[in-house]
Amino acid sequence: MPRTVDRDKKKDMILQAAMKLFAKKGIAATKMEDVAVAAKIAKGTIYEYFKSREELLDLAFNYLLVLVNRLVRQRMAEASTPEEKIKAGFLAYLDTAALGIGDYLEILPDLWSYGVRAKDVEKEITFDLSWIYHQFREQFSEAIKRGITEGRFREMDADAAASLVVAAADGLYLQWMADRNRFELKKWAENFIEIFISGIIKAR
Amino acid sequence: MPRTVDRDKKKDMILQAAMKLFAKKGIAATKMEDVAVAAKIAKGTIYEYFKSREELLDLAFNYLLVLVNRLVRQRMAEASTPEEKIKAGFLAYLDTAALGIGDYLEILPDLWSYGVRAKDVEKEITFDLSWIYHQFREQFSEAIKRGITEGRFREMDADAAASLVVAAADGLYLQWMADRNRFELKKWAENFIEIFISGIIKAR
Amino acid sequence: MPRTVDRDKKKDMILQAAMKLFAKKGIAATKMEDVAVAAKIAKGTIYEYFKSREELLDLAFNYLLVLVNRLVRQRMAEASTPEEKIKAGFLAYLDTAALGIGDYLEILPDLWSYGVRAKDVEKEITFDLSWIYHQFREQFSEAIKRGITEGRFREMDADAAASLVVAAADGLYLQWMADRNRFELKKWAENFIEIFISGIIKAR
Amino acid sequence: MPRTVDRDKKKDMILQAAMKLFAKKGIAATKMEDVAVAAKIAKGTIYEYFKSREELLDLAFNYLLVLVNRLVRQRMAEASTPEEKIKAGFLAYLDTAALGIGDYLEILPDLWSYGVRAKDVEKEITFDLSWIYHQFREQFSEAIKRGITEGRFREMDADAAASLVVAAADGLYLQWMADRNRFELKKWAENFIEIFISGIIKAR
DNA sequence: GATGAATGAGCATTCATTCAT
DNA sequence: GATGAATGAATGCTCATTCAT
Repeated sequence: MPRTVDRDKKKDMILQAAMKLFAKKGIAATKMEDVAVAAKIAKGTIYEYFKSREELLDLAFNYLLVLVNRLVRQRMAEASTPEEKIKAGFLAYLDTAALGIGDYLEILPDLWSYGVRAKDVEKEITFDLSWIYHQFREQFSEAIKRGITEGRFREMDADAAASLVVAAADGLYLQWMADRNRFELKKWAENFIEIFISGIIKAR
Repeated sequence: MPRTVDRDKKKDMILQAAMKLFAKKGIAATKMEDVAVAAKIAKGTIYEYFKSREELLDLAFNYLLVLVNRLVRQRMAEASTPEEKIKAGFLAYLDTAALGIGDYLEILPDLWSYGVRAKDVEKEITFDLSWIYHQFREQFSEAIKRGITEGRFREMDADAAASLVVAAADGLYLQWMADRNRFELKKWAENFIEIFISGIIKAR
Repeated sequence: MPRTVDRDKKKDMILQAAMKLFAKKGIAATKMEDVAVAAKIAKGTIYEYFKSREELLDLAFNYLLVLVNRLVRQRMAEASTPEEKIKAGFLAYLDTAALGIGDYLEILPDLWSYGVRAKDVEKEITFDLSWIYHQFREQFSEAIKRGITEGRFREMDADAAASLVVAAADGLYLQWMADRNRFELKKWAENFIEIFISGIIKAR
Repeated sequence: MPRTVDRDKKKDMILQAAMKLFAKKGIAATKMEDVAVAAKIAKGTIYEYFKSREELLDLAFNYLLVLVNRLVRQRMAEASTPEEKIKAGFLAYLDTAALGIGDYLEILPDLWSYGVRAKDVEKEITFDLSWIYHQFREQFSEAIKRGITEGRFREMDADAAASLVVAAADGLYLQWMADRNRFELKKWAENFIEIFISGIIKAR
């Protein structure tokens, strides 16, 4: 199936070219023509690989989220104690380098905007932000619950605490995007971990 | 004597009609015509009050942020101890009821998307997300610094901690928007406060 | 009838404000609003004095032409010999100072453009460029015919020669408008007279 | 292999369809839609060939002037004596048949109107009426100067005389446009030549 | 008479999508 | 499969005109 492989490779190439533009100019300002130019193909060719602009967006959003999700899962699996799991998951969420999404990051607000509304059943939309956040929360919730069970964390609403981890990650991303110069993502991320763990850990 | 109109009041009315649509359908999908219909005026009339769609957006974004900023400031000023200030500010940030922005909330992702990019000097753009976040952080940073000075909080990077409060608020908003049904904003917000304060407070 | 006088005075004032704008910016670029501002009245007020933009244009064009026509007639009447009549008429045609149309001159091309087409019988258009040129030609034609009869000019098609005088005047105006700096209207106008008269005079 | 089209040919076709409309209805009254219909293409297609309405106008004006200029130059070059050069140039200027611009002629007043104002440096305007008239005058001025040098014409301001030739041509065009029926362009043009040459020639 | 707020038909332009080659 | 010319629905914005006060 070499044909298929080539096709997939090309599709990916277009998608990534598109994502770079989406990130740089925003979705609203990115025209199919721009994507074609960036991908060094003809405008019409995009439609050989994507049914519509809508689908291109949908896939771009999923691309990002799948990457994040996969890395978070993996890093959390590799860690052993609940604290370390949380820390690993959180940092993975923000690890644009490992994710290779440094160039795509600014898509996030558009993704959120899209996700907050996408409910059209008519159009075949795969994208479901509420489900995605549910997933993320569950990951962290599990670790937290384990920490409680093991007596390392104090009693608390694990889901609420988990939502916090995700919230913090998104929120820090946002501030970073708003001002990459002044904002030190890494440092403040670690700061969060420190505070969060201190906040939930059982005072000895 | 010509027809007399309270232009400010009418401008506000249009703006709010527009914001409701922006929130419901997203900015990209909201046409000037839609706004006109919602505001029960003719399309051209919008332009009597707003120079362009761009300005309407700009004002909508500012409207939201000004409200939030004002309430946060006020509530923090009313609180006395650093802990209470932080709590008050954070809850104010999320208090859509007090802010009267329940209907407009979903504009936020578009606002973020816009703010992450808006750097055109040509167009008269007032909107500056980085400055806004700087403001928010400063509010909380001050309270935290005071807490440290007073010996209530442990030593830490106050700015980093402040950015966390803001990040958590935005992030929780986002999850709430993604799934208003399953997500209990209020409860989880209080949960954050509890954890955050526990995390920064000086162990006795 | 002081009321009527006032009305006419105001109408004239608006008309002249309009003409100044027409000249400066061109008819296409001059909005009713601009006229109102220039005339220091409200937009709606224009319509108290002019049925429509169309009428305003029509009157502006006529204003110019009536002035020219009147002055040409008068100056030609005052001159005695055919040569002097021609010279006087031609110079009168170009005498923007005496006409007080220095500021309005640039309307001409728009007037021509309008006149070349205005044939709509539906709209009540007074303006008839072909008739106007007919008039002008007749003035000069008469003088020329007299010159021929008197034996001062050689035999020739007087109408053709007359059309020439008018053509030269318009053409010189045009070149002047195109480049007021480099083009010396007065000097070249006199040059025309000299050549034209030399060209039609009977060799002794 | 994609659809192949001779873009230059098609561009020309659109331009000519547009010019015919500009001539018939005037520039102000000619909408892009009209042009599309006349050219039997879709509205959007125009923009594949012209950046904007502005550019279409600009090119239409240049089209006309380039044709005239070329023919004038050529015919003058072919003539030998100064008298003949002047005559040839003047008649070429008015030879709508040879120029193939009979249908486009009425654009001239709009062209003039545009040219009298176009000074915006912002927009890329190629069109410069003052330069164009300068060119035309120079052509005739040269011939006249030669005639003077050769002793055929009397001493005179050659530039002034040259401007006269151009002025007469434009002016006659104008009267012709105003009333094609009553006005015999050709005949009166020849009449001009006769008078003009008589007026500048050295009495023997 | 005068005002200026309101209107909405009208227009230039854009851009996702189609489809002949 | 690939191309890019062509399409036309859609949209932001303008502006002459109306009309309530």
